[in-house]
Amino acid sequence: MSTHTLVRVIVPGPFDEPFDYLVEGDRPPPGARVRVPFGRGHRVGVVLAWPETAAVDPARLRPITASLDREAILPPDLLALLTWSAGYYHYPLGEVLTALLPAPLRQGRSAVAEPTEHWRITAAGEAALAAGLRGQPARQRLLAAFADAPAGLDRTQLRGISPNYRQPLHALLARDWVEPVDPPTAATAAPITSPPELGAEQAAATQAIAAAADRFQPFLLQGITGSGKTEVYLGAIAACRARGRQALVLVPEIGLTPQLIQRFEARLGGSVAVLHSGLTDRDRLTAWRRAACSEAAVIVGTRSAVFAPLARPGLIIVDEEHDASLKQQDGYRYHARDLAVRRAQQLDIPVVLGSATPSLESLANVERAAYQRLRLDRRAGGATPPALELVDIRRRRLAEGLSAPLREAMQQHLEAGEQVLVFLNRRGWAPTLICDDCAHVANCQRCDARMTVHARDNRLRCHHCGAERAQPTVCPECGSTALVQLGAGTERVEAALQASFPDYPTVRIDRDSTRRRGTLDAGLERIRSGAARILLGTQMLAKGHDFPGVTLVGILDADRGLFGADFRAPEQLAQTILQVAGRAGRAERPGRVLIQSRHPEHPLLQSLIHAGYDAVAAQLLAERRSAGLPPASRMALVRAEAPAAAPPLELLRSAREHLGERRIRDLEFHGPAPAPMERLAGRYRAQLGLLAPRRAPLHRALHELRAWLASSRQARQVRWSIDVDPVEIL
DNA sequence: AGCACGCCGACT
DNA sequence: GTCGGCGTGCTC
Repeated sequence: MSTHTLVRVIVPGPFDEPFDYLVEGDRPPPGARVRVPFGRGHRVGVVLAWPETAAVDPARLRPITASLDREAILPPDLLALLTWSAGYYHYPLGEVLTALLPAPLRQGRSAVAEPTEHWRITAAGEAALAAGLRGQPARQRLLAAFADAPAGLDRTQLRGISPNYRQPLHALLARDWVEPVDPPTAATAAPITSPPELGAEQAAATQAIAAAADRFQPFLLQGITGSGKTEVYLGAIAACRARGRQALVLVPEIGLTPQLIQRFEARLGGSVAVLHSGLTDRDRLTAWRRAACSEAAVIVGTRSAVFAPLARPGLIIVDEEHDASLKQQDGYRYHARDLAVRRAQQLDIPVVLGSATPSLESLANVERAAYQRLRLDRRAGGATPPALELVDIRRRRLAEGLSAPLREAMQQHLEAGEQVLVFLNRRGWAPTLICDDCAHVANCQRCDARMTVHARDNRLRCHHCGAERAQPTVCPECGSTALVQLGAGTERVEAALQASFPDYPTVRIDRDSTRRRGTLDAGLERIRSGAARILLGTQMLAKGHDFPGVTLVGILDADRGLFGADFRAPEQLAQTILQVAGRAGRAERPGRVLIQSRHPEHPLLQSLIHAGYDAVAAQLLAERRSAGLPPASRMALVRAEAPAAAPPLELLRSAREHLGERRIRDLEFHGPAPAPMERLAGRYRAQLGLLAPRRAPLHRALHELRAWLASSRQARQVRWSIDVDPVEIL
């Protein structure tokens, strides 16, 4: 008689609960993958637990087909994070598993790391490079990269240098210009550059983090731009590493630049694994395995890296913790910062949230002493922070979005040999095309939005759904040819700057200008080298890049966000202004920041320029408290969308009514109401806000709601989703 | 998610 | 008289 034991398995798919299976012989441990029969087919799932008794009738149990891992590939803390977050975000357990497991592992590929191949340059290679490789640009580039990396390079890094690295690599190997080398590991990697002398604040912050090494302690590292937060990170990572532990570093999408990776690698001597959405499946799996077997001492990645397996976790860092890109905006809507804190708590290790402009959530946590604040108020090298000034643009003629005071200031700074940054968070030529005769506006057919004129190819584009069409030459309504392009985007401002300052080359950085590979780097290089003097761009240049030559910043429209429907808009506006302003100034000459506004008397702008971010944050926090909004309360948004306007609203009305009958204490409703932009890509959207002073009632409500939605006939016509702790109110 | 089962329109 | 529409329900 054979004895059977049970395993409880998470199966990928829209399942809230795990499934129980029989195992003959050795039970695979929690965290190991198993192949299981499922319905008619088979799936690769992950063992969650070893239950004593089955959750269903034992007659229904089937045996697993195969055990894929001898040991756990998801460490216990990740398994715990997975189940906890599925509950917290009210998202199916099986979908959360899909989100965090690399595709090859979901398909059953081996999780055991193959030794990574590394190569380094030889003396013959150095000589060949010095002599120059004429007519072999690909080999030349690769060899030059090897010369810059004494610790050697692996396939992932080579792919980053050139996607077609294989042929030239083989050519270099055949000539013995490069040779295989053992990959650097956490133990062998030696730093290449040594740390700079830390300032007093930096040293104190680094020490405070290192002193908390063996317990859960969240830190808010609040450091103004230029104060050297990264050096504190590096110092804390070095201390963590000296104890044989790994560090996990999360950065916003846009902040994960090659420069940042290079800086980390140079200081930590390789042994850095990088995880982001642009990786191939193969490279992602490699990085994942290197983290899991502690070959990587540091894992740097965007939000999904919060799920990286860590063999020897010692420290988690979240850079730019206020950044909205840390929150996933569709599907499994998790917040990487919040999960990072949760994970650190489970692991009993410190977590550092860094920002020059912390979120109100984190500041509230400092106030209630849940987080310890570390401040860096001094800029490195004694530079003074830039001075902020408002430019009243009411009744002022703007030439293509630029006021006279801004132009004059630009002229001065350019003549003094300095660089100028112009910020405008609106790409394209003009945001509106209007008929001068009948006032007809070119709207998107599928969204409640205007089409933006793009001059480059004379087309109209919708920035919300991506629709595009040719720019009409006559009004489709009345046939008039008097079509007016209203307002200015970056394309138009670029043309105006080139016309006004013909002697000073301009670089434009936005999604359109950087679409082609390498153009972003080329543009940034022209700024860094000083070849370009005027830098113009959107959000893209507000983060992750430093422009030490810039001493003047012009912010063209600070007003969007002052009166928005989204209660987070003012907070985000203040953060954006300061992030952009932080690009200006250096030791010898303080920077100047001119903010154009039609509402210069607005309290937010006033307190931002006169009292600074802390005062603005305190004020906004007080407003949130009196309005009962997060972080003073807990919030979730129920979103619904359908091809017609009525069904989403009706569904949410019924949902509210149903929840109302449950009489959940302290639960408050906002709406339902159509989303601020109701129609997007041909679908009508509505939302219902749920607010509660504490987490428990909110989560009870969401639990009820999900059960109700799953069984409601009404809900079948409508696509719905639950967004816990929303950061964007659409 | 897949993939069955299950009752109502246009075709060999 | 069938082939197939996608509504509904289930997967240990």
